[in-house]
Amino acid sequence: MVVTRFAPSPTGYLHVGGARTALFNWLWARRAGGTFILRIEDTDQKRNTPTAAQQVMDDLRWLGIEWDEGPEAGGPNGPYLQSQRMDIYDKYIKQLLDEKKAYYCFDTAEELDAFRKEAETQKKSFSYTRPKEFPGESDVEKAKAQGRDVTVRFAVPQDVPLVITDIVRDEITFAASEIGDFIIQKSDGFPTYNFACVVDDYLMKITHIIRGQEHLMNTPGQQALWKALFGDAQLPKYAHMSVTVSDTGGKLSKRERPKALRNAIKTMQDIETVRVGQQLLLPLPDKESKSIQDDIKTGKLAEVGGIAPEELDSFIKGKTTPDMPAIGAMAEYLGVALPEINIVDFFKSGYLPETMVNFLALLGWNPGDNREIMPIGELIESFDLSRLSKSNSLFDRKKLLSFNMEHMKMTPPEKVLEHFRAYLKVVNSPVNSAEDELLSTIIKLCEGTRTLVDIERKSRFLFLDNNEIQYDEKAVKKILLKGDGLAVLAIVRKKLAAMEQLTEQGIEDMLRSLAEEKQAGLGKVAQPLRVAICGTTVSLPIFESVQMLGKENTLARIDTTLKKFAAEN
RNA sequence: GGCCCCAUCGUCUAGGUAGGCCUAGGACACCGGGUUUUCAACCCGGCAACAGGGGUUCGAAUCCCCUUGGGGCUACCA
Repeated sequence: MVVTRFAPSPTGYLHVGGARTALFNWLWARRAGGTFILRIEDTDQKRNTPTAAQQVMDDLRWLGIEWDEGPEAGGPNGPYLQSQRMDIYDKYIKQLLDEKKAYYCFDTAEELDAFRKEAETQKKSFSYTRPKEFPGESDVEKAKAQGRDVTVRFAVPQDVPLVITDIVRDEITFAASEIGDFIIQKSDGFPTYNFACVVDDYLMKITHIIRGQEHLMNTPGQQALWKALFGDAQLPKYAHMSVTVSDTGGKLSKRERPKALRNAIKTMQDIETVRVGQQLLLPLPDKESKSIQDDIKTGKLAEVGGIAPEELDSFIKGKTTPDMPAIGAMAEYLGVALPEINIVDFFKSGYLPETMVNFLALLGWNPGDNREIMPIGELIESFDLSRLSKSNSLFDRKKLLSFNMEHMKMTPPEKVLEHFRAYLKVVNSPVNSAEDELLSTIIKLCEGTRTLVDIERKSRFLFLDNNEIQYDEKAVKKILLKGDGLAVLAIVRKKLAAMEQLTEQGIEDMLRSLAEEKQAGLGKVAQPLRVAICGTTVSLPIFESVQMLGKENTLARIDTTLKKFAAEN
């Protein structure tokens, strides 16, 4: 029987690293017909946010990762929130204390800091100096009376080296002195991660612990703790996955989004400084104020992000970091594309969950042959811990994009429709007003497209009122104003008006013959029409576009376009 | 700084546990050409790697050592 678990701490949205960990554990449980448990590690009162657990669960469900036991699902090993298991941890802490395998500490943060600095100057790793005599309960009372914090440390057996066996890396040996006595109960009474997870893994009968390499150094301590607590009980098997690194170097982390925004703002400021110097400052499109400096000075940017101007200033200087929603809002306002880190980011960027699951699975694992694009069922069938790779993998967004295209092709249309609908709802798109049937048609017309974002962009014009069309400056210049675009458009308008009914075939015949007449490619006549009805050069195929928009709207938009730009020509 | 892990095309990787089947395979990206009503897609072709140095061996991408490089951890975070 295989039992795996995903044990996130609820500090925010599920990010790619966490999602991959969850996926590997889930895949392994499914492959073996075992149990997959979701356990919320909310032992840090400072970091937990009340909605985070819910967000994480939503994201897991979006990915299709369902847990057999855990919050909302229930199960025989509950509760599945560590904050609700305090009595259990207390019991085991007491047991260790009674057996003299753990001891009380009363150090202040400053004292510990000093110890660490001392170790550093001596070029040694810091390890807590164990007292010769363990303090008793009376000392605890005394310390408390003095207002000192009371913590409990585990006395790591110092006589033998700690050897761990890892599925990915085989045996790794650590000197016991390197591990040192670590805290298992914090001064607020909560257990630390290293303690709670050992207790829970035992009680929940976890057989395989699949987690990131960042936990490798925790493992010897956790195993020692396991032995102290549960004797010879069979240890779980460990598999430490390689870290996923970002293309900017280093571990892929949430910090990248603020970093990207900060860099973007700085770059904008720099460019602006140069432009101001050269008196070249032009209004940027789609923005009320004309410069980033103004946006900062007037407090506009801070307001968009819902933070104080001082906070923004401190952020730009690299001193502090506002929360994610603020970062997102400011980036959107400035038109800065942030790297996707959280699973919801990918959802908002128009990726399919099928893509994410497939791509995530290949981060540090592969089936051993040349297969890459795989549906979930195939992933489950092929997954094997023996094929986890040792070296770090880079999160390659370009490859992800191409994966998404493949999955758009192979995912059943009704499934894509479902995903598209969810996407439209979240981004509040006018396209959401379409009936399912129409949406399906649109999706079909977008075959070969990469993301749901593209489908929305291409079809958006159909659901806007005629007066809501926004003309892309570049498109207008290139297609309408340069050459005889407007003249051609006028002819097209006449011909369309003359047609009794706008059928796809009729439109095609008309445009093709006109192009032939002009001895030019179809683009010559189609593009002005496209810009007229969409405002941009990118849309659904033109014949269908016109036909779906209808004669009345098409003619109205052409007229508006003609009138608007005739003067400028 | 200390401890630990890792090292094949630009990127993800196959091959490494059974050394010869590897003049190193695939995918993404990139470059060239074709197709084309936009963006994509699609078709054809191309570029491109065993980090360096020592060993072991008849023979090493594959085993060993060193160097270099990258990463992780070093919390009363998980």
